[in-house]
Amino acid sequence: MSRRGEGSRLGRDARKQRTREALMEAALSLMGAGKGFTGLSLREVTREAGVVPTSFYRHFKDMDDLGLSLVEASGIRLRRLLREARKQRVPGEDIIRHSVRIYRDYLEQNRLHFYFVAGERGGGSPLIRAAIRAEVSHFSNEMASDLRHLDLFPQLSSASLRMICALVVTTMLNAAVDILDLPKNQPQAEREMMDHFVRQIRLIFIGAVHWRDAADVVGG
Amino acid sequence: MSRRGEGSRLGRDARKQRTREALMEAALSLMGAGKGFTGLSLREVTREAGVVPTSFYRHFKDMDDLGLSLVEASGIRLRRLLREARKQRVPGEDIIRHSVRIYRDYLEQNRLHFYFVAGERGGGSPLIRAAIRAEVSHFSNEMASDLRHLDLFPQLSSASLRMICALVVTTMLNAAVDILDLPKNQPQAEREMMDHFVRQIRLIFIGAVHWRDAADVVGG
DNA sequence: TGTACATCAGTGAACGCGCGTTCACTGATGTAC
DNA sequence: TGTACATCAGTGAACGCGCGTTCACTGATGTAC
Repeated sequence: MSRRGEGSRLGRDARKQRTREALMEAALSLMGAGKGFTGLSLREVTREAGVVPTSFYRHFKDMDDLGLSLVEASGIRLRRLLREARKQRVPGEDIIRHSVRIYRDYLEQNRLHFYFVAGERGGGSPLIRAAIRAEVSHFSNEMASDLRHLDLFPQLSSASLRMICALVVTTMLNAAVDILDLPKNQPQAEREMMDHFVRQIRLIFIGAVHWRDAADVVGG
Repeated sequence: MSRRGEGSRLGRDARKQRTREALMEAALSLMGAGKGFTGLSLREVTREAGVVPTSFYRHFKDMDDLGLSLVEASGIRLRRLLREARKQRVPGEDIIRHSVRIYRDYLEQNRLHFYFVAGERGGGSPLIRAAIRAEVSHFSNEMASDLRHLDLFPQLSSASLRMICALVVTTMLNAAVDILDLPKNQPQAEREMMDHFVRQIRLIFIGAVHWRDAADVVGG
């Protein structure tokens, strides 16, 4: 008989994995409470996760290592968002309205990951920032590829489609911070924010419809 | 005769002001070197500024106080950017090309302030974030008012004009991080980034030209 | 102009505290036979 | 199945260090007469 009621049923590897996830979630949760990643201490992360500080080193080399693992986990969530949007697509339905609904739900279910991506994308550690930028760029290119297959903008070059998706994605991430920062139980404010966000996306797509690559010539 | 060669010519108030600015610049400079604001310590800021830690309290109540002062100073830079764009406007010139040129120059001259705004706008301290959001929102509304006076989009409601400017501004700030993060002496990469940015702004304005407020009806 | 006093920006010592990291350890889990 | 041993996730003490903040201070600048 073990002193752990629950843990005893799991193997050693599974329990290690569980602690690792607890550390990652602890870091996300502290960031959600208003700290930048570079402001987190190793000790407060382990404290929040309920393990002793030295235990940290069984899972990560240092805080940067944990940060990069968080970026990877967040990247997976981003890609899953696209998959959900694809899967749940109903032919004929307004694609913007549909996508925004999926996004809103997904944002709610993955608050801390989006907080992390949106927050560290611009500030703090250059290492983390570069890793996030790579994930976001990947996401954006995948979205471009999706749109290409939907054949909604047959006149656009792939480069233009990517440029447009990059704009959509940064708009999404900016909106994420605004939406996640809203106080709870303010449905009216939340609706206004979502409307604002939807109008911006709609505007971008109107721009896309009228975009001609001939306009894509720009002086310094 | 004073032991200070340079300081002796200034009055006490002027020298105090100079130290205050040194503290603010020290904080900006440390953030430029890859730390989030919440990751800065009072002691490293004073060290960077060349004063003793206790001296900090002659100027700021605590680090949050310094942060809010930085937001205020950055807000002033933002407003000055608009003033420059207005002043240097040449009738008949392409307004996007013109504005982007002003922006690029201004970004270069105010690297650290833009780094700060773009970086802390999404992450770190909720207090700082809220203050930055207020400044950015103010900036965005002023831009909308400028565009209204230029009468380029007579068909747009003021609300739509504000929504569009908000989109332009977040795009500007996203581009700022990308541009400032570029390694030095990479003129080709910088040109590509500026082109990418200009295309996005152009797309937004194409969207604005074709925007009808009737389209501004969005389901949940 | 000269003197006597007030102000206050910046100093330096001191405090208790949380930090990252090291080390030897414990004891449950896993494995070989 | 039972036993003997290896593995290794998590522990707890210890370290030297930088932290924020307090306090009494110094001495140049400013002011009143």
